Amino acid sequence: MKTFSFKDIDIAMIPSSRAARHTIKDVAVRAGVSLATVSRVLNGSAAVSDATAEVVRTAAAALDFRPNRLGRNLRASRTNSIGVMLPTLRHPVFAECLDRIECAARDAGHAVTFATTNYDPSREEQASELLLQQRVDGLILTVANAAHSHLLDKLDREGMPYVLVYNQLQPVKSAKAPRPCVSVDNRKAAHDMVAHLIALGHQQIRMLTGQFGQSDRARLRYKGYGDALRKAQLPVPDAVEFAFMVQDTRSVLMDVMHVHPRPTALFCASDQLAMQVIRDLQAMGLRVPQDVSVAGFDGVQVGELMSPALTTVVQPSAEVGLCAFDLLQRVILGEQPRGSALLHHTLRLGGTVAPYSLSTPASPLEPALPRRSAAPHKSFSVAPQPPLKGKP
Amino acid sequence: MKTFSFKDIDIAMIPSSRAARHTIKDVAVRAGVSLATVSRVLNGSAAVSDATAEVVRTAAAALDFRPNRLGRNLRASRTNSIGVMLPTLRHPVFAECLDRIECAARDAGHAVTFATTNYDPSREEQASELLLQQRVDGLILTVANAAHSHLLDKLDREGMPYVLVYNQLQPVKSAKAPRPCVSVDNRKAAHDMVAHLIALGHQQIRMLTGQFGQSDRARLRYKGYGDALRKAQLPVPDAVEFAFMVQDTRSVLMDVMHVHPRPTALFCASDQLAMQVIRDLQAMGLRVPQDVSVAGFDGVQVGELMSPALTTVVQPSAEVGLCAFDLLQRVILGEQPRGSALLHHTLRLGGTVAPYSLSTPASPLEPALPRRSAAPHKSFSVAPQPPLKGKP
DNA sequence: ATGAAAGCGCTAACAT
DNA sequence: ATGTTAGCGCTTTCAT
Repeated sequence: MKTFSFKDIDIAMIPSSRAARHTIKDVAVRAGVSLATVSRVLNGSAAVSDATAEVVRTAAAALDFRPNRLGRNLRASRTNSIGVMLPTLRHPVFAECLDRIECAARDAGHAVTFATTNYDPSREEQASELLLQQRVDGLILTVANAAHSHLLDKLDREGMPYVLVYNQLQPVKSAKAPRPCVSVDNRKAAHDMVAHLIALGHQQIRMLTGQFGQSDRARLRYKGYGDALRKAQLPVPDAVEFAFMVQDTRSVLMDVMHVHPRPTALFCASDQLAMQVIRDLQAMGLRVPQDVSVAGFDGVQVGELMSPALTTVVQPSAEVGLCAFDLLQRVILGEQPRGSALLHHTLRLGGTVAPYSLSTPASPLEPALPRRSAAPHKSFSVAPQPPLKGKP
Repeated sequence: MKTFSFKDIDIAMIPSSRAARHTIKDVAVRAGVSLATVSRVLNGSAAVSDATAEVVRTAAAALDFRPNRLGRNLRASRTNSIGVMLPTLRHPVFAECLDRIECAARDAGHAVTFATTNYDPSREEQASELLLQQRVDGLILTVANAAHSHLLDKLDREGMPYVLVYNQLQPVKSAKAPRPCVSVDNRKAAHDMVAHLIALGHQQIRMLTGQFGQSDRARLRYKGYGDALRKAQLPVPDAVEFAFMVQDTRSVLMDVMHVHPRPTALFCASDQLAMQVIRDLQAMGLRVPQDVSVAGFDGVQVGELMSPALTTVVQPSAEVGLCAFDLLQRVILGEQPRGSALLHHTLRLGGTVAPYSLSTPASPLEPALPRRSAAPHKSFSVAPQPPLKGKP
């Protein structure tokens, strides 16, 4: 029995209010066919005669029909949506990566639900739970501590498809399949940059980094730094660690630059840090690259706009995103391409690094600012590790 | 009749495969109560005795129960999720805004589904359709052309709650309620910066911008530029328009800087453009700010890291995001706070702008070696700004 | 305070 | 080629 439905009243009586959408049933009625036929036409899931297909499409168009994915997803227990969980978007590397992921996903008809974690494992837990309740088909994520992550354990336990980005896991000896991740080879990349500095004649090279606790990447980069120094038979100084998001690196730089022999090159674990350091060195009266060379890591676009342009290791962030999505698709489909994808890094040679031979002899430091008290930083070194064996 | 369910087999037999989750029904059975009771406990939607509530919670925990939002959403026709649609994340302003939106949304228990449009109206259409099919509760978006947008018309027609960000609509005289949007007062902000340049003695000020066709914001900023010049009884030159994302601005700058009298200050409609221009001016042998002052617009963080630091208009992107989310919540709840929220802008005075009196007399343009600017600088923000207009 | 039952909109067997 | 029907997991009347 067809009655005067509430929906009709609603539309008619409350014009500018939120109108209930038409359903597949409305289309079926208008087209004079069954629900199933409408579904088939809309999804191309089975053969339908051209004539009826046309009728259905006309009816759908006339009603401004918009399929309700909630119904479809519930029924199919597949949502055609993925979750992306990254530490922050204030870092261009992650922003660019998400940008690319979303592009790829949309091209494939997938929605992207997004969450930030701010490097906080408890937020990782909370955010992922929301995504899982939404029944995303898979997850692309960066975790704070990939080696010991409850979240990853949980995902593995539940068989939830995921791909790590930027995290770079060492192949584990255990029987378990390696976790799929997409990144550059941080160790090799750092090695390449430091080797470049050495080739330019630098012998006193310090590494500056955010806190190791924050990221496996930072530790790998330090290892690469050590690799290059050892290969050149140079001693390996401790890394200089900066607290998260310090605004002013000067007090620490004072210490770093006051030792003898003074560093002639600084290798920073991120572009952000490198740019801060360059600014603060200049404020201290040191010229870059004449007095000291500075190299970064990430390859953010703005580095090219500085003058001199920042010398840095370029990570292909967009490519990381694209590759992660493709990989995730495969995992969702049941393949087990579990293993690391190591993408190519490149060195972008700007003007912040100069050959040592061109450097002026070390001049005394004349502090532009009153010397500050002991810096809130600490140094420690990372034990040497066996060489990385990755399979790109 | 309770039969041996397929789910049980699945879990038991295929250990590491994707296990079907338990449902509310499983919890009910285990707790020995009805589905309704479980639902009530989990949502606190009705009074349940403490004893049974406890039993239910225990059962849920034991089963690792995770509610399926698909079911809930379908039933409630409310998803507790919002859609965000922005041109790109390669622009830090949008990235930061999304970052903040997501934070606010998660705090409120809302999921964020995200899409980019690349300033392309057809992609706006496509992306929004996907979000609408997902039945997001509301939309936060930036459109290419806010004054003539089919998409916005459609959203209005359907009564879909939305809030515009960065788009700044002029109050329309027509009876229709104004569209809710959150932005800075672009015209006033541009005026303030140009007035600042004038106050420093500059009389020859050109404005450089991306294509007007791309954005209502660019047009408003040009108006503000004109306002300031007219107020000082100066002529108002045309804006210099750059094609989208040009890599090298030198050829255009050649023309701009070769006229007589030569511009002593350049006001750029974005920081990205300003930084490019500064780099290219230096490549042309012109010093910033000694030979020409350059100001930007946006307030991206990296501007502070350049030396000299970029003088710019700071938009509070995070605040824009937060404010937009709050506003959207209200619209979703049925309020009609439709109207613009204009957020405070500030001027960040870096070293790329100098008083005209300090400028060296215009020297002939002769390509010299890229030279380093020596001027130390400081960065601070201008405190008081005109009061917030509109009804946030 | 608790339970039974009716769907939300859709897809996928299974019929015809 | 098309129709019928049984749910997907959940909330929410309406009874009790």
